Amino acid sequence: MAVEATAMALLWEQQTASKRGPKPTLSLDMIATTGIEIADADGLAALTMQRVAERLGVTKMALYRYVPGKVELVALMIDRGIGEPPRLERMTGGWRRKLDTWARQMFDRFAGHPWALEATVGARAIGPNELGWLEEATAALTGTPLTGGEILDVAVTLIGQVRMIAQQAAAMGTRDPEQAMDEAMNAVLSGREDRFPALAAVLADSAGKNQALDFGLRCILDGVQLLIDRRN
Amino acid sequence: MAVEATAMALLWEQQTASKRGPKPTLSLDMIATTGIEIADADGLAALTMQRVAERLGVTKMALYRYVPGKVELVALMIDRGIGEPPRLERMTGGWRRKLDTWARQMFDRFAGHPWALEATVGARAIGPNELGWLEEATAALTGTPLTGGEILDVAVTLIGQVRMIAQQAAAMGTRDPEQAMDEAMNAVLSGREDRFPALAAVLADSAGKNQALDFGLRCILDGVQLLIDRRN
DNA sequence: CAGAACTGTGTCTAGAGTACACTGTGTCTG
DNA sequence: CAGACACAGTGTACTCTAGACACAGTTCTG
Repeated sequence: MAVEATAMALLWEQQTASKRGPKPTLSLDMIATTGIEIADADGLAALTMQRVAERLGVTKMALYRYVPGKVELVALMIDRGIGEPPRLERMTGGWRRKLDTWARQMFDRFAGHPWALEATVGARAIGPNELGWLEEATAALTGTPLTGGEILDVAVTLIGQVRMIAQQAAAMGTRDPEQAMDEAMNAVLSGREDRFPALAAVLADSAGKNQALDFGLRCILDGVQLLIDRRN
Repeated sequence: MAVEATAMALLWEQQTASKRGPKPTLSLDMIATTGIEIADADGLAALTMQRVAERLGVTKMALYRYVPGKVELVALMIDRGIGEPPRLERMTGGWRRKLDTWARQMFDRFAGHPWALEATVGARAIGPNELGWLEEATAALTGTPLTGGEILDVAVTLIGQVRMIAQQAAAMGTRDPEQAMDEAMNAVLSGREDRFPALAAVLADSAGKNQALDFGLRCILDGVQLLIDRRN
């Protein structure tokens, strides 16, 4: 919890401008943005304090005046990278349409910042934007006969689906991820069809179309709808 | 793809015993098992070649005779850690019961080896056990009116749900993960209820019971069932 | 005994983070 | 109002950890 505490402070607390001393040449925003640029371009492994500093025209030690360490920098990058949630209350349509939009927008964010997937496993600090996303989803489901716990569970399930598909897409390079996935599995399977017969048959039948996100969302939302309808 | 290729060879190809030279003191299995023990106990960050070697009573360079590098070691650990899939064909009941069991068993594996979640984001090599899990799921759905692509999508969606809940559980320490999650969110929210009103209300109403896995699985499988019933 | 296969020692490199000196800037005091 | 001073920002030099390579030494079998 120790590291998360410092990250929480950075994410949530307003930065107070210091009075005395030289003017800062950098800002948290500049540093986070630069970090995001690097991670977008070359992945999280390529994100080093050195490289962030270089791009900003300073030495890495300058960064430690703004950010306690790399973990906190990444936490900042995540919250800024995911960005503000969509404003669903302005949307027409019921909870289903809203959640569908919500999930697809989240997918787009993850697709734009694939490193955010790696960076968001395990214990970590939650930022305001991230909590904002959750707020939007819960707001969309408020008023339905679902309990509070169930509302959260729906949101979590949707996040799971979005993350999973985004992960596959990221692993397979950007274009035609499912096609690539099929090909990769076919490559492994060739010569071993007897060991994985059902999988081989299914792959032969697979169209390789990019429908996984749609399909999963539909299943989940159908399931939620069924529950809501039953309660009404 | 370069690293994955060497990992694939290690995962799939039979190791040929060498004739000449001293007897190897170690084996791939011993090394992978030791790695799993360390990661289980202290997390993936604590997994160093040094530490694996120490526990085996050798220097780290000895390991490089068996494993090309750390990436490949982790790939081995994943496949061994996830282990063999459950044998669903022996089960009574239809596809739904089978998939439910499949998902819950997968959850148990991830719960036992939380580091496997971190280690399975991004491009990586797929091992025989992992493919075996996919085989079981597809076999369970073969015979339903779903297309090949849809069958794979169902499996992927389930994996997403399992991973998501396992991730939350891992992040929150083992016992009562959802309770802990609620508490953590409440802590962040306190004093900011005006900014996240729906979330605050929902949290106040949340029972904190560990039902997220059940709930999500039910939604997903309900959705799949709806689709199957419609086609019949 | 020759050659191949294991293992250990020493070394290199990258990257996170610390210690500390130096420099600039506002505030406080005589 | 001028100078001292405290404090903030930045840079240089260093430590520490960890993965990986080179190569010497050792062991075993054909």
